[in-house]
Amino acid sequence: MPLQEVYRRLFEAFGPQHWWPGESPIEVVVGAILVQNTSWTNVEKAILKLREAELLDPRALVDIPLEELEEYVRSAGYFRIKARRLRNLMQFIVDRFDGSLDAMFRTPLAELRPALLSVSGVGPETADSILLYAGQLPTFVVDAYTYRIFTRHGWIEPETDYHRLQEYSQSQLPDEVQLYNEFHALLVRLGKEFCRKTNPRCAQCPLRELLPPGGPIGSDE
DNA sequence: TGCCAGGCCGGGT
DNA sequence: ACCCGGCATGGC
Repeated sequence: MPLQEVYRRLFEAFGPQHWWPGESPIEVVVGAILVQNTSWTNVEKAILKLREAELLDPRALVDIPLEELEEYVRSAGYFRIKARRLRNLMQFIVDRFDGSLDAMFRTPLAELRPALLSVSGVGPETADSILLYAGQLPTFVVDAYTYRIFTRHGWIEPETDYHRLQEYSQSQLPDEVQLYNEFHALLVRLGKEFCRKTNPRCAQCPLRELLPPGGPIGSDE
């Protein structure tokens, strides 16, 4: 299935999504950690608390005690783990880039991506979200919705891993930040409304004409 | 009420 | 190289 066509249909159905939801680069970076396997509504509350406490800064986040950071991010779930992951990433930014996100994002993508992945708590989706939505660097973000939508339509094999899926997508799309930004946001929008894990609503999905003859494939991970 | 949400790590085979 | 349990809050 040509993904350009998929993109065109999604954009026509939903319009621009304005991702990442109206936030500064540091908030995107923090949000990328906090949203791991968690709904965004839970993350918003945590970011709000950090903002009120003026903690949305790499050095500030490195300086406060871990137990205190845990309380700020509690609403995002997995709060002990996420406090540590957040700390790890902020420490990385302070150590390697003197706490400057601008400096970090001046690093070439091919060099920065592996560096981010070396931080404990930063996996491929988190790294790509940071690179694309905070750094405006061209990388296609894969997530659970991307995987579910692509497999249910039969566009990829169920055993396709993150990087294969990313390569598959990038190989048939122009290498543009704006496109990758909008496409991922649209896939999440589609996923939330029509392609939930349980209770999918394929009959009303804007991509229903693209489903294989027998209906969606697999229906589970 | 139980199940799910924009993953990732570490330990066990 | 896989496979799997653990991690936790808030919403429907």
